[in-house]
Amino acid sequence: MARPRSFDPDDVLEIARQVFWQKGFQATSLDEITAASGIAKPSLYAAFGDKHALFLRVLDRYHDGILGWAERVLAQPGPAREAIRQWLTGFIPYCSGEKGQRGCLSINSATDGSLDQAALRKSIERYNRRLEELLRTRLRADREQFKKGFDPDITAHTIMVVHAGLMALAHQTPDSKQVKAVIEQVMGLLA
Amino acid sequence: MARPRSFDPDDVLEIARQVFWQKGFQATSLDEITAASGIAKPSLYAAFGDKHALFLRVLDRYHDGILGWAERVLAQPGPAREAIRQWLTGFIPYCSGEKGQRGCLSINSATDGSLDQAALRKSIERYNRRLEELLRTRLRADREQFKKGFDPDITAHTIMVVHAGLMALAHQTPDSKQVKAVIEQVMGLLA
DNA sequence: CTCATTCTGTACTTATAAGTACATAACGAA
DNA sequence: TTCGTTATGTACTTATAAGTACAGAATGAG
Repeated sequence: MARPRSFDPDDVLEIARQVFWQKGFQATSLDEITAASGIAKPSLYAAFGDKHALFLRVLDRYHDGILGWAERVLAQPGPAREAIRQWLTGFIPYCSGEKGQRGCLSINSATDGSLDQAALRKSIERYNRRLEELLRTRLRADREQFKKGFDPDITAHTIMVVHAGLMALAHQTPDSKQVKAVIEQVMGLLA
Repeated sequence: MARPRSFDPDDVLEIARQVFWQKGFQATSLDEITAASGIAKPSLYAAFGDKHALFLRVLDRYHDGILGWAERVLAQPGPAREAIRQWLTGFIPYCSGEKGQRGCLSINSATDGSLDQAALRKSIERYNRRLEELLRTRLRADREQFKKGFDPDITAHTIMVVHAGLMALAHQTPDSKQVKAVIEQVMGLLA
């Protein structure tokens, strides 16, 4: 009964994610997003609200993508050790080489001083909490696969720290072999 | 033979560091720095050049401060294990609680899409390289304190990753006890 | 076919912030 | 004291980018 939208919002979110991820929230102007997507500003504003809201949508989408993947990988049968190794290894393409240079959208955003801190923190905290929950749940469930005294809660958090460190250092474009070596060494904590 | 400068450049760098650290490079306007320091813009430009140059001075100062401290701590006599534990523990006040919220100026800047990437990367790479060198040198020197098969090079890099991870997750204001627990667990790699 | 409704694109307003022109002030040398 | 030199402060220019007004286009209902 009225003119239909000429684009798929999800496509635009995908494009916006690429642009924001490459340049950061502040350094990205809406004009760059209109240029990349072909959608004019009024349409973006009508569909997503202002720049902050658009970014939060993009960030949530990013978080959900990683969470969905983590859920699948960490639910796989077999030893917990292998599931976690595979989870960590899966990040290698994103934290080494040229592609790693952009780092992690979530970690990058955490430092962006011009974002609405309340909403941003909430989104990032939720993401980190869920990720750590997935790790913790798996480690707790398979607790008896590890040696006496193994603490699944602390270990889950340590793995989160290692993950964050790898993504934070990704901006230096480290070699994938080096990242692999770090992961293998950290696997030593899962014994 | 001419009018002397009315301020100590180092004082201004110190103030600028606080402001930049709190809000990030882009989100900080020069007006905020003039407000915080009491120095008018033309004086800042005369003394430091433009905003980028000022920030790079601030960042180098930040790096040098941490490097100097790391050098002292990691050169201390006794077991390498203890030196490294002390080094990591020293970061706890900066990566937990309220003060931790601002994170690490170096890591934060790495994601700032509007900085001159070439100069910035150079500064950060130098910092990380030197820090890792200090760790590696100490671990190599005291190699025989660890068990057979210990790899000082990979271990030094892993410690860098853990350090970066702690600073990256600092924005969530974790509890210092939790950070301490992670450090203790990671110390398990130094055996 | 026509109308109500919602989307689209051009072109605008407005705010913010980087960088600077210029007049003036403070100093040391002679 | 006077002059050359360099710093300071006010007030400006200018560029960029967020957000919007408005006229016109596209649809389904009746």
